Amino acid sequence: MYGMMYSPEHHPHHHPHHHHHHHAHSAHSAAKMMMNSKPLGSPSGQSPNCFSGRYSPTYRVPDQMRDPMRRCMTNPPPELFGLNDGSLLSRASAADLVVEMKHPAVSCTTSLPSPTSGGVGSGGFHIKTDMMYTTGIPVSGVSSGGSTIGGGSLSLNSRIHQRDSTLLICTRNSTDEPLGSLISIKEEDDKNDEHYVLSPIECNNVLLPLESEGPIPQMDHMSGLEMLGSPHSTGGGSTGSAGGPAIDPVSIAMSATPTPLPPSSMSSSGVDHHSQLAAMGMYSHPSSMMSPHPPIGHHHSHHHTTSVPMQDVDADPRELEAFAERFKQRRIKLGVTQCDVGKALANLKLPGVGALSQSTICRFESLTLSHNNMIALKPVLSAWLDEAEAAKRDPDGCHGVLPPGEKKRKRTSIAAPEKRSLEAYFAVQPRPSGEKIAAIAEKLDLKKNVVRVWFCNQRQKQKRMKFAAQGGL
DNA sequence: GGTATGCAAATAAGG
DNA sequence: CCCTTATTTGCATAC
Repeated sequence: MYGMMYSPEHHPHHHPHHHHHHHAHSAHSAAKMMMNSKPLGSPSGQSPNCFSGRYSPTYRVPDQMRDPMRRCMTNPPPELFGLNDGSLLSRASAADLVVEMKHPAVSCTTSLPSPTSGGVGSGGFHIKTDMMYTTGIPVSGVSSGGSTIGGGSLSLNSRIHQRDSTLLICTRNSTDEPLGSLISIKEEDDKNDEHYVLSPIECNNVLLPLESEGPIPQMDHMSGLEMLGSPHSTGGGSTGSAGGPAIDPVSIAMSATPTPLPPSSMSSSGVDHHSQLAAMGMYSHPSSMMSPHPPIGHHHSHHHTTSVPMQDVDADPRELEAFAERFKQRRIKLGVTQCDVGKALANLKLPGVGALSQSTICRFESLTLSHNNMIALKPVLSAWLDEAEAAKRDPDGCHGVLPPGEKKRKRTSIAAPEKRSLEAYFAVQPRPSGEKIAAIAEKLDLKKNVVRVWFCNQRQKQKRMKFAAQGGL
């Protein structure tokens, strides 16, 4: 699974130049994409391992993938628990804590204790296949029998209230965030929805996304260090995004053109399209990337009668592919960067739609997202594009007036030392109680929810690894 | 300085 | 509320 994304450029055969991109270690993509299977979407589930098809330029075979199993998993976490490294230290601390909590420290051992998982999930781990968009081939078949699914979830919608806090531990990120964001805000733990604070909008027609959001005084309390984030303010300036034009498409808010359907639709959409096209993987014209290929004829309307409720057109892989390409071209023509687009999405104020990172926009353009995800994002990006072009053409309109909407999801970066400690704790006790988690959180100066989620994710990772190990060989 | 990616947080959903 | 499974999406960083 993983693989498939296709990238625009890869040339089928020869690489003209040797780019051997990555250096060695990048493990490569197996990552996320791999596993997803999509519940409904057409994306097929092809299970077959890799596909033969296109790889991204960077393609390399990951080692991981070789196993059948693995492919399903997300990435193989390379280092497991890094026991090695600091483990001694960490261990020590872990031990302390453990003691405190209850058990005498055990020997931690290096290997992961097998989870006692027993109970839990052991059921199964289904692996599903994944599907990223991949050009090719989405097949309908498999749906995953898995669990959930159903809803598909598009996160787009759902995220409406959810946001919680997060703090940035050490990050310094630079690129995307405007700065205001750094903060984390939020009070305590979990849940609550606080919305992130939004910056006051400044100008209306401003072109840029919220760039300079001011520092919002809001952060309630962060305990301590939470924000070390870097301010890096960009100078407030407008950052110019693109060079220039005065108008900027970015930041447009929605005025008219409600094109979009709220994500709601997505949910359903996943289901149907099993498209016929699915099977064709052929269209990837690597070479033709640039040319907007005409919509390849098909347009099969939606008459699928019974099934297929809505827009299956959108679900059509070819349509998506064409849209992504068109989107990219027009974005460039507008002189807007991926980062700008992501930030500007919040200004659209579509319900449930907040800003997105440059990464996501990039992936959308390169079709490196799951099919369902592509479908979910398409209307949003389409709405932005319409607005942006409308604004460009008619600067006077009331574009851009609205205040920015939701903020994008923030991701905490756990620093290496903290990570090592967590790994050490995990080795001792993979499933700590709420209290233990709280204790660990306090000790590491992380939010409890962050720690809890870390353990959950670690368990998932461990399970994958285990599975891979076993299956793989 | 924009873009592509690895890795993994955060979320969605059903228990 | 927390867990698990599946998936989305962002930080960081390599091109």
